[in-house]
Amino acid sequence: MLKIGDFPKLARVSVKALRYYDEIGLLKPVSVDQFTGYRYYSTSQLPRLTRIIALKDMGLSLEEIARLLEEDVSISHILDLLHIKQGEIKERLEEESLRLTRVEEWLKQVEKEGKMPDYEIVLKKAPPQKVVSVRATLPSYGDTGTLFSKLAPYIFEVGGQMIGPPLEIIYDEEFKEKDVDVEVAFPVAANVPAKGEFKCYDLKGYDHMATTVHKGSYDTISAAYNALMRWIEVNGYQVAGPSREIYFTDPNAGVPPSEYVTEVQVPVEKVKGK
Amino acid sequence: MLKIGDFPKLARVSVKALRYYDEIGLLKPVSVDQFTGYRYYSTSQLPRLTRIIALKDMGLSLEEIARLLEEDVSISHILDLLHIKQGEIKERLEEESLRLTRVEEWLKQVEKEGKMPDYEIVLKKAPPQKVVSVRATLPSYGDTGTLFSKLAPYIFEVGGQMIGPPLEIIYDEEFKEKDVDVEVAFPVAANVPAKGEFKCYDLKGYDHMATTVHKGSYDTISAAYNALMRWIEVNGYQVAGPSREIYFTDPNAGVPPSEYVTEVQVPVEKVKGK
DNA sequence: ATAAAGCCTCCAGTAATGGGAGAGTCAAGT
DNA sequence: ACTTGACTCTCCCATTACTGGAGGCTTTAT
Repeated sequence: MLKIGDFPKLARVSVKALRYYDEIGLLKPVSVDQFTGYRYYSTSQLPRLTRIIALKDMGLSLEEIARLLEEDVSISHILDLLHIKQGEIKERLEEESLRLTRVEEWLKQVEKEGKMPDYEIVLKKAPPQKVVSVRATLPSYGDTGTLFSKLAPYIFEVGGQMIGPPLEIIYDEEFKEKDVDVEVAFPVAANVPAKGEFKCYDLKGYDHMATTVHKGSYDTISAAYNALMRWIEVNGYQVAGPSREIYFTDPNAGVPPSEYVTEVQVPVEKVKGK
Repeated sequence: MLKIGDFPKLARVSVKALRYYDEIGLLKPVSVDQFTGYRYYSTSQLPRLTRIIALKDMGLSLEEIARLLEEDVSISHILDLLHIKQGEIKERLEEESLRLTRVEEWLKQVEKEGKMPDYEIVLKKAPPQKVVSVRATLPSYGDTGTLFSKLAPYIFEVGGQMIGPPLEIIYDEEFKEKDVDVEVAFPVAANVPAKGEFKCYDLKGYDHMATTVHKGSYDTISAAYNALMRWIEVNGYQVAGPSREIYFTDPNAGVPPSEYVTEVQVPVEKVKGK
């Protein structure tokens, strides 16, 4: 008979762990002194214990181990569980290596720029949404304000209900200083009559949008695009449609431009042939 | 101003998580209604939130993130933390791939043999220990009993104090049926006079011993050796000394041979040139 | 006989939430 | 003005596989 403290000498377990295994019924001592409560084990329990440890080292939970060590467990059951575990481990491996690349990417940037990266890129889904919009070719980006100030009153006039922040869709494939082709839109709850240049339709959704949040004046928003484009290239994506900007800050709210918050979205797809 | 439920629409985060971040001071709402307790956030907190999520995705704990987002944290501090994280992730990657090979090895065995493996192999350290022993060439393994029955009374006679189960060291490099060169030993607490064939010395320790536990009659112990040798080959080790057997069961205790428990140990070293 | 070491139970804590109870609040529609 | 339904609040419990510690017996060694 062994006392609980003898086991740690034979296998890589702690006394605390053994007490816990007793509690959950995974490995019960062969006898327990009914007066002192002392647990007594037998060397013949050593194989079971080493098996428990081996399975634990494979990443199985104690509950799963308990199930596997039941007397009447079938082979196919064991194989099933192991296959599932195999899948889980592979998943975790991928997750970790993704993590590693993310950390290394950050590390590179911090080392190069001497500060924290300004933009975090998030891949998200953009569901389709009903919008009221107006599209036009404007002399410059600074003029989109005029579109908004035409669009908003129109929506109000026809009783449309805005259900989200306004957005802008930039159709130019390359960056242009002048004569920019943009669409300005408001998400709305229900259809609204179109009139002249004002359209109402279901704005296309995308499964993969690379997005980032820009804080500050619109003048500096190209930095957000730079960060996005870099991310897209590094991660093996390519641009798959016109980009969007979502304006979380109402310019009439008296907030200084340095506090403006804008989300920039670029639809992307994995580069094939790689 | 955003209510707590508006944030999950902008970032991949749950309401519960936001409340927790508030509690631990990682991301506090810009205002809290002092009567209703409602939390109100601002879109300008979005960059901080996305940064939190980005760092979380890299495997940093919330506490580490909080430290990184302090105002006055230095670049070298950031770099240090990231380097540490990088190391941790690499470690975990290795751990997981070790796990994967273990699971796959099991899977192979279970598929081939239609049952759970009989032996778990554990790599452990064997510290040097003082022993009293007798070495002899015996006609067969069945005769080691005679050595024990000479050795035990001698130790008793000279007042030696046994501090562990008896062991046997097998010196033959290859398996032999007859004329086996074995040493039988008892760990003792302190030096004991040697006499004739009875020696007392410090038995060599090994840093790496591949070990397994055999339950059953000694007749079937070769299965344990087979399992060990297979493991040694599969895992890129080679035998580095004479193997040992440790007898946990006292044959005089009235236990049937099918319940005998023996640990088999083989010193190993990594195969070089690979 | 005494001291040291070992054992017992019970409690608290871990990391980052998720689930749910019970109660209060808000916004929209009648 | 009222009702409904969607939100929100706090508080508590649960998760995993233990570790650490307090306070109190029991065993072993000297």
